[in-house]
Amino acid sequence: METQKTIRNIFQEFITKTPQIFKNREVLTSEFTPEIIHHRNKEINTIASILAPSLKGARPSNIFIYGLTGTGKTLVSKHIAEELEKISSQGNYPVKVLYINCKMKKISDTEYRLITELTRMLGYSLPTTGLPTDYIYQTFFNALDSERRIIILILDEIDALVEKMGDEFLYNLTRINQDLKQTKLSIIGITNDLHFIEILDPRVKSSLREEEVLFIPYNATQLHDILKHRAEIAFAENVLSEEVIPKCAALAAQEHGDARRALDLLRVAGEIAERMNDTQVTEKHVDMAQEKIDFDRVIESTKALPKQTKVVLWAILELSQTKREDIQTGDVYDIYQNKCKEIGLYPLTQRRISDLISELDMAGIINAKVTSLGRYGRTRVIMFNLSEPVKEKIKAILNESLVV
DNA sequence: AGTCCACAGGAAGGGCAGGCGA
DNA sequence: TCGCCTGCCCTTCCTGTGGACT
Repeated sequence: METQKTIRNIFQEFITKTPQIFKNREVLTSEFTPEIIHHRNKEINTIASILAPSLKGARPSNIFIYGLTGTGKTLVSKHIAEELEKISSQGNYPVKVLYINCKMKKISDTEYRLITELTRMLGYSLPTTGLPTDYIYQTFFNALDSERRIIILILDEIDALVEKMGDEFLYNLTRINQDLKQTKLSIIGITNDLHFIEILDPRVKSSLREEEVLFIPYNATQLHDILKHRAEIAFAENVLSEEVIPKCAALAAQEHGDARRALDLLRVAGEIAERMNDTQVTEKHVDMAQEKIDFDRVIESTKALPKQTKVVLWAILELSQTKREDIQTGDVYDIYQNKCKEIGLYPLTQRRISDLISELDMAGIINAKVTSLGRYGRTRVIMFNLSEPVKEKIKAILNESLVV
């Protein structure tokens, strides 16, 4: 019964002694949609006026939205979509909005899954695999047409999908209006890859790009303003010390004006202060938050790696601690093979390892750059420059999961 | 100027899992 | 149960390449 007492004590203590930092923590998460979106009036007006004709039964132009991460693209689109649905429900021309994030693993990261998911959103059930793609398309088409209204399809992070499987499906989607009889479809494509549009097939490009909206990054002043509004709702009175918001804004502005990053910094700083039983959130907590966010991200992605990739990372870690000069793909492969033998794992080919290394690079765990060493060939030069505590933690995770 | 290293990375295809209808 | 479909991971085979060395 000893433990129960302790737990109760912790909870009791939390209620009575912990100084209250947050009034409403949710406001600082990315799921939260604020009533007013600051510093995006121009973009909101543009998009809203493009979509407005749908209220009179006309199909609005397709819109292509681009801008870096944390510039409010998703927030603005969702916000406008909600308003549009609300207002149209009172009129004669109902509008339905389908929002889908194309990067959602196992839900919408392939053509089949995307179309299946969309069809499900329209209220039809389909198996996750097994059917021919044309059947899936047909079901989707029928579901769409039986809606008898204007449908606005928001494809967020559309670049992820096109990169993976080409722009064929976009071509199909943009042409679907020719065959629909009772429904009209408009597409809003969102991407944070500014060069994305260039790689598209010209036919797709022109139809997707009927209208274009660019979201430019927030500057430090705007970020400051956004944080201030949210902080007023999020934090208790007099909890934030003066320098906190400017600091968060400045740090996020350095990272191309990413508002999500700014909000994360502010929230995590508050959480740290809370856990340390401090009565105020200060600059010190922001610094700690900055470190913690990076730390957590790397650790979480390490844990989630498949076994083979873990062995590759293990090999890189090993090399980074023993070898002075640059780490190359070939070195990694040698160590990797030995480790596989040691733990009784079937080694993959170097071609595959090459891909796994670039996946680790994309996950931001390592830095790998293709470099020519002249006479000594062309290879990836791998750098593993994380802080020592992070390295230690990664090592522990790998050693734990790579036992015989 | 030419060679040649040590790979990068594209293309095609094999094999398996999960899931369908008949 | 079988035949068929898709996604996913992986192999095999291949061509391409920046720049130090000769």
